[in-house]
Amino acid sequence: MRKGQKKLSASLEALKKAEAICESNGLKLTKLRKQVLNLIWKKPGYVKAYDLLDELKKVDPSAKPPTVYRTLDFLMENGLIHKIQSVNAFIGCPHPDEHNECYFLICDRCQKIEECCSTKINNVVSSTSKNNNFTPSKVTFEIAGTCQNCLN
Amino acid sequence: MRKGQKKLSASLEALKKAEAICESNGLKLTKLRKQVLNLIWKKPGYVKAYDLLDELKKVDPSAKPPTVYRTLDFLMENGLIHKIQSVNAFIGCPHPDEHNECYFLICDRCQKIEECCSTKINNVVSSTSKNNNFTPSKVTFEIAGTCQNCLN
DNA sequence: AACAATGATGTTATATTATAACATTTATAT
DNA sequence: ATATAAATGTTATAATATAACATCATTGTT
Repeated sequence: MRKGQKKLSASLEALKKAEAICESNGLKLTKLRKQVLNLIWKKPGYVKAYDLLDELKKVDPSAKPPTVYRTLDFLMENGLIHKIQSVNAFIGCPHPDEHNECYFLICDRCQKIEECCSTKINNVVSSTSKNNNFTPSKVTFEIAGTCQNCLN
Repeated sequence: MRKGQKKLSASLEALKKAEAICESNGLKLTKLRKQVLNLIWKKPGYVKAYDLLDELKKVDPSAKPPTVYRTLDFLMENGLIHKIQSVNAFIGCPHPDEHNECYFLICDRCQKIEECCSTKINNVVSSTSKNNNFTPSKVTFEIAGTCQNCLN
């Protein structure tokens, strides 16, 4: 498989899932939202909001920060993308149809992110929360470092 | 014990530890750095950089953003405070003398943060990293929600 | 003491990230 | 067709953070 191919199909896959999810939830995946979702998937690594804005401006010069942030909000609310807090950036979610507690391996060098799911986190979260009488609502778990590929 | 007392002693405790750490590492805990560390500990919950700047300006009107951010950098580098990525804010570290992988329970309502340490996280981080041939360098684990006190 | 070197702080300017508030357009349901 | 709600457009500004260079303070060396 050539470079980029996997990405391409992942992107198409993501769009299909997004359409299915919106369809079944009565949400509108508008042209703008599709464009933004595609732009996010097109980039190999994570994407910054203002880079997205620059890309968007190429096809719609009237795009402005709220255009992007509102669209990102929609995509996040519906689980189609994730915000990575430690770098203020966004990535597409490869499995928006499954709601897992996920975490992220973020490569400092190539900006690529691996999304991982593990019940272990759920366990840590729920046991700690119980111990502290804490009611959790949002988990942020991000591991920055260097990926295999960049080490070589 | 009256309200505030626990906090007060925690703050003094933190300062003592900071002094000891700097002493033994040949670092200078300058007046400015002490002031900032104290301001961080004085507040019950997490502190935003620009709120800190406002406080600082009360005693030193010439304080500016770099004043604060540089000082925060110093305190972070030396493990005396933590940055909480999901809210862009800072808290004092209660055990700067022990280097544990920690995580945080962040109350959305009162802004108080509980710092927790658990080897389970280390396990998740290292096993996942191994599985993905990933070399981790920085872990961000933050759980937002509501604390016991605010639920009542 | 004079000096160089380093580290800390001061200062100006600007970059980056994000949202509030209100106007207009588009889609949907009755 | 028309009222309603949702989406997008637009202007302005808030909030977070850093670059770059100047000055001052501390320390160690001659």
